Amino acid sequence: MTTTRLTLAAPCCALGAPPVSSAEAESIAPMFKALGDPARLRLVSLIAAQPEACVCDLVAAFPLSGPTISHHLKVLRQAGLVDCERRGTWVYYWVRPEALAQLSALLGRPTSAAASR
Amino acid sequence: MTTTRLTLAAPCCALGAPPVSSAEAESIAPMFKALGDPARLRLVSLIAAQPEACVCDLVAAFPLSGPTISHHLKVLRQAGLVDCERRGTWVYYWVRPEALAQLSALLGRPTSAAASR
DNA sequence: ACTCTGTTTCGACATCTGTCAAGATAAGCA
DNA sequence: TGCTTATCTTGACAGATGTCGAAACAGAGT
Repeated sequence: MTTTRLTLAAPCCALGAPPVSSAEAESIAPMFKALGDPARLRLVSLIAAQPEACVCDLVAAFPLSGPTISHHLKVLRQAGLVDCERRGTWVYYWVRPEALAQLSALLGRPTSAAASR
Repeated sequence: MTTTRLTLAAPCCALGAPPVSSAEAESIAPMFKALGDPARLRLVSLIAAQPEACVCDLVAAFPLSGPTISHHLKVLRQAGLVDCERRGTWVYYWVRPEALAQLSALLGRPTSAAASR
């Protein structure tokens, strides 16, 4: 059945040479899922465009209600993609570079990916 | 109230300097969403680990039924992450490097991102 | 015809999305 | 101190969407 499993030594290609383990997938998939909503993707993008972002700015940038934005931010927080801190009246959010690095590393370096097809 | 938008010339940073537009988010989010399931993440990983992967091998690698695997593959196909072709009895899947490149480009290279925190 | 492979259809069940209302925390002012 | 306002989060809810398996269907080879 199993077509001869390739033993490519090439360490270059998309998604990394060693297939993602079941445990890895369980821990990383929630991050992708969190980015799988247009509103959340834009939220992360807006937060990443600045060192920190105030929630009031984020709410103003979307046609969504405050609670909804807060919900999305909670999802992003629980996924480990962003973190926040309350300073006085306002709450500030910032991205966690190490989380994005993990995802980027998993996707590989596409610029160097062999144009296999 | 937007804190002064950074005018960093560095093209390096997380999620790209210009925030993702609404239209971009709508078109890219489905890809992340497709990767947001552990089974699909592993599927893409397994497919990417070889030039091509036969469905029979993929089904054998999961504790899920054939129809379920087929369903997940359809989601990945519709998201544009993989493509397939029937050759005789078997169906072969391969990843679309340009799609992964798009996602990776969006995530940027956070390792070189300013250690803002 | 028969078998094998893979997809599609259909249904049950669970999870997610977005809104309203209420709660928690902090600042401003008398 | 006490009252008021502003900011943000949480809880509860209806509607939409996703997950998965059983059965039925379609292609390719024997």
